[in-house]
Amino acid sequence: MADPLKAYQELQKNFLADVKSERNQVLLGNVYEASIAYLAKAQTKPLRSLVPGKAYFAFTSGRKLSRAVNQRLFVRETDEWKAFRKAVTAKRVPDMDADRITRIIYTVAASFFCFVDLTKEGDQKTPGTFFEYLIGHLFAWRLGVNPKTRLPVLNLDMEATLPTDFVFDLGPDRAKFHLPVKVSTRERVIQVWAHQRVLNGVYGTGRFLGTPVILTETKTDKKKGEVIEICLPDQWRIYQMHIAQLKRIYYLDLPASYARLNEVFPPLSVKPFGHFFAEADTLPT
DNA sequence: TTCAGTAAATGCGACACACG
DNA sequence: CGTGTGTCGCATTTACTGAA
Repeated sequence: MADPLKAYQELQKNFLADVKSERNQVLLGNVYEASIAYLAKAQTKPLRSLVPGKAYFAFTSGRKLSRAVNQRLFVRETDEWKAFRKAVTAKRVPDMDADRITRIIYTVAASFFCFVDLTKEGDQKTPGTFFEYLIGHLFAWRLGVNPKTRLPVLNLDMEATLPTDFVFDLGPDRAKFHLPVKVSTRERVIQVWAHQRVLNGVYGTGRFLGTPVILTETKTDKKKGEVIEICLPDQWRIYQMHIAQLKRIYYLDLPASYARLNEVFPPLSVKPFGHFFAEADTLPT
């Protein structure tokens, strides 16, 4: 059986050379397939979900317990990834509904995360980086451009760069995307709005479209075996009103209390990630 | 170009606090 | 006293820097 860690290292070695490349898509798939093969042999344990309408479970190995996995979003059939690849290879706007795409991508991310949870100790960084690779590649693939990871921020007195997860420039007179990628944000989400504000100040409001992609906001109490979501919806509304405007906030596992923000003032569009593929071209309008 | 040493960034469990 | 919110700090990895 292929070793997921080896597959990950291979991806890591090649990723930046050409983010949008088909090769990266293959390497991402290798990590996913090796992880899912590993997890197929692992035990699972149901968790008590305190999130209305969502069921969660965890993988176990010995004394170790993985992070929470959303039951509805996790698909065990590896054919789904193949189907997704076929769809995005055939057409720029894949012929596949948003919910199905969301589930496939969620599964790719979750399977490697759980592999890391069960085989390593205290490693938060690797899953976060893998998620960046996954989403960064998919954005680049869909937009047809490779990203930058830091932007010059200029004024009269200094020259500095703002480290960002990914920035996509589609060229003169076309859209620019500011893409932070996070596994979860909790209170640190403020950084996303702060960066957007800086970009507005330096390049002009509206030049960069802020489209963060976040996996989930769940937190597992491993002692009690319970899952909750850590959300700050009122804070979000204040940031969106008074700091900067984000165009979209994409989630793989969309928290219920953030989904409700779509219906209230100020305008704050929170959607499952799968929608990005269909709407990417119309976001600038 | 390679490599060692250092600094920064990551996500999440642990914690603190307010409230009914 | 349990429950829900919000905040802090840690182990680890990755990015950066400068020397050979």
